[in-house]
Amino acid sequence: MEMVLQQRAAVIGGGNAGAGCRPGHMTAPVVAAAAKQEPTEEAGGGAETELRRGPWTVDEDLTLINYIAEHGEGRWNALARAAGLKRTGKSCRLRWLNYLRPDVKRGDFTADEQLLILDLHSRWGNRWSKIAAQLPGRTDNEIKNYWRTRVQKHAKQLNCDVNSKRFKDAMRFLWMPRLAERAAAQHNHSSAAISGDMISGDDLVSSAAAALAMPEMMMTMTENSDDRSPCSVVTTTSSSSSHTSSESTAAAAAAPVTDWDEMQGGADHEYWSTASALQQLTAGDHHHGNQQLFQFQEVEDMPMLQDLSGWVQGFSEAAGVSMPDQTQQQQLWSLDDIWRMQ
DNA sequence: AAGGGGTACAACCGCCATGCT
DNA sequence: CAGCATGGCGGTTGTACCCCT
Repeated sequence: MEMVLQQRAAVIGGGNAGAGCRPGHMTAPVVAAAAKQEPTEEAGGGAETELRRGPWTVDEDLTLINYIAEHGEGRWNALARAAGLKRTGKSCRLRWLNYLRPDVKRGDFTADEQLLILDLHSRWGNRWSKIAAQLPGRTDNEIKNYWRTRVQKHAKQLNCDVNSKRFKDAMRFLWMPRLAERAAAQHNHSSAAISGDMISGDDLVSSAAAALAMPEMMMTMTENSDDRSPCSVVTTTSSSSSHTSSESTAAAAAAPVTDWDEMQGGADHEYWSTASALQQLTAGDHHHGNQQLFQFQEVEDMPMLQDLSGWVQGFSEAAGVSMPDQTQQQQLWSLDDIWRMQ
């Protein structure tokens, strides 16, 4: 643990501290504030004067890291005092959880992660911490920022509310399938760095713009489908249409390690089943994946699924999105599996 | 080259829930 | 039961960097 923290400290020492600071930068006010820092107070003793705010200095980071390495975390107010940090306990806790923790994953979200965020947000709304709990190494703050900077921006560009049905539909049936395609591509070429991991705004804007231009009645086709996992469409699309058997083997090796079944058992059973199916599909187990995907669908919804495949195809063509051929289409929707379930 | 708007992200704020005294 | 401390969460702000004109 301590060794990891030391490594972390080394990274921080390399210069990555402070609000709004990109790696390698430190703001002038931070340096000034650090220079002004006074000797530490006695733990629990002195008046709560001169509490520091704003960007954290490297020294503060190191102090916090070393203190936690030695004493552990928790009791943040007492910790802040004992460590000699002129910060509120809240500030220390936030700094640790969002930035200094050794297991915090940094860098762009992968397509898988983006897909999961979109899916979970469609289910849980702005429950950032709950969503973050399903993305190992990611913080609620990071996910919240992703949502605000990427997703809400595109809703704004499309002149529709991020909570509107139209935007949600565009997201579900256009953006997420594309994400799934990229996720599949990532798994197929797991050893190669994929520079285009992030779905660009243009992807959504161009696709959704086409979608929004479609007749309203087309959009309403998805009505009453709120309980259907978008992943059940998305993952079937990507994995079934693109994997060969050898690719599947490679994909299996690169599949997410999360044991969805083990995590299952919470209130949202359908979600976990979907997630589990996602894992199976990603691992190349199309049959069981598809089976699992659809086992929670209401029987009366099935004809709608058939309609939906044509609907998505129409949308995708209008949006210039590449679609699988006829054979792949059949695999895409795995209708055999759907009817077998009835 | 300059500058202004946009973007990304760390940090803060206010509120609420929980647990302890 | 009331009051307080603490932790957690979602929303918002501040600011350095990027990019386009």
